[in-house]
Amino acid sequence: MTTQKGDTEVVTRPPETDEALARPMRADARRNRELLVAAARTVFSDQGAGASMEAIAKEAGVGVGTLYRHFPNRLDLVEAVYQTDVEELWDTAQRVAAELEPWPAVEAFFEAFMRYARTKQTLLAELHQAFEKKPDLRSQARALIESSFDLVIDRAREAGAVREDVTGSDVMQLVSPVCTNASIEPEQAGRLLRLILDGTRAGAARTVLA
Amino acid sequence: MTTQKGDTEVVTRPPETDEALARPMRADARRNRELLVAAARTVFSDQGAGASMEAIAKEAGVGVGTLYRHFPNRLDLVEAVYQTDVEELWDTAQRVAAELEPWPAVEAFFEAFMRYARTKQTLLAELHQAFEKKPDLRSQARALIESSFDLVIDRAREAGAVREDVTGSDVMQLVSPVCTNASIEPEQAGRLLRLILDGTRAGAARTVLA
DNA sequence: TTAGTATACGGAGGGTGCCTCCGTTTAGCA
DNA sequence: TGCTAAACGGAGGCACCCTCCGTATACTAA
Repeated sequence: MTTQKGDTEVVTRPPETDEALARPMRADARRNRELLVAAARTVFSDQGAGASMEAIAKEAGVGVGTLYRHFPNRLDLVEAVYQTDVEELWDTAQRVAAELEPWPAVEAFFEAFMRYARTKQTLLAELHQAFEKKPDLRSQARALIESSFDLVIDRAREAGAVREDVTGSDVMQLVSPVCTNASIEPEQAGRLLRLILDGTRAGAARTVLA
Repeated sequence: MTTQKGDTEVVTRPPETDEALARPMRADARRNRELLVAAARTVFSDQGAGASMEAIAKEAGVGVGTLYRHFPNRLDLVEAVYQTDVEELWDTAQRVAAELEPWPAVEAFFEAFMRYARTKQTLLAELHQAFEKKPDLRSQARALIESSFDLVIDRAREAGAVREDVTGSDVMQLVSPVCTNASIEPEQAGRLLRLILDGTRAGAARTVLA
């Protein structure tokens, strides 16, 4: 969301829907906007970051004019896709925290994070530009992701499912590079994540550094 | 270097000129190739990674046809620029090690590394693609960079100018992220590098972790 | 229910950038 | 000093990003 022009807009932790700042958008417009973001996710994931704007408009079943009305340029669309992914990660954190036992919630959240990381990987090059243009985007996304980790990890810690001396931020700092570093093979990444999970779990052997 | 087709080619640490595998290239061709890489470095650094192939050919004073003869596509050119940068870093390491006192050599090498990092930063998005297409490129570059650090740091350590328990790889692992992480301001990066330098130097206060 | 209007839609077309093709030029050799 | 393989240059094809504007439609007020 976040209207294109808003510059000095501060997003509170759980951004929620901050709609209706201006007139509330016509129904068809809102529907098409959502169709477009969904189509972009599909097409990017199928064809890679090189997918054309035409292909995305077609997948959404609208004309390119409509696409460009909603997203004045390619980067805005990429940004929207990314932001949606991050928000989805936050939603997932809330959902698993509400529906699952503390430890299974952690595992489910890890899965979701890997999905998120995969998209980010695909769009890495374009996201890099987006981050340069809007440094806020990166920091806000990071903050929301950290909140997601906190939500799940704090809860598990309070329930005694993860060790006392570990924070959401700690886990994020360990997991992020594993998922983001392209030179780590998926198979190795899987092992590393399991290793992190095991180390995070309460009852793991405790090492004291010399 | 590295002919475009070569796939299973293993580059020994200091790659040196492995020319003359095929016939030795006509004089004008070699000259133009060098002109093109130099022009690309200039233009990328002036106009950013978005610079057009036409602009680069123009800067080099040749036609686009010539550009594409030498670099079949944009990525190949970016790759050549990067590789030149890495080789230049290696050359610098050798030069400062030969010409300067051990500690000033370390300082001079840090400067050179920051220049290298700046180019890498500019071309990050395109390099990412290049790395995906040729994983060797990344690992070979990394190896050569590590050798450069080793050369300078080992020498300084043996001369008693840097502390005993520090390796070239250690320093590289500290310095790289500082120079590469876009979310670190140049001013902060400068401070961090000075901090690393000071910590590396022999005679720095020694901390023992609890 | 209907007429009026602000809003949104579609897609042809302008502009630019990557890359190809081929006629022309030239370096290196006998 | 000719001959030829190699290299050069740049017009033009193609694909992609984005704009523009005539058409269609959701909402509102009577």
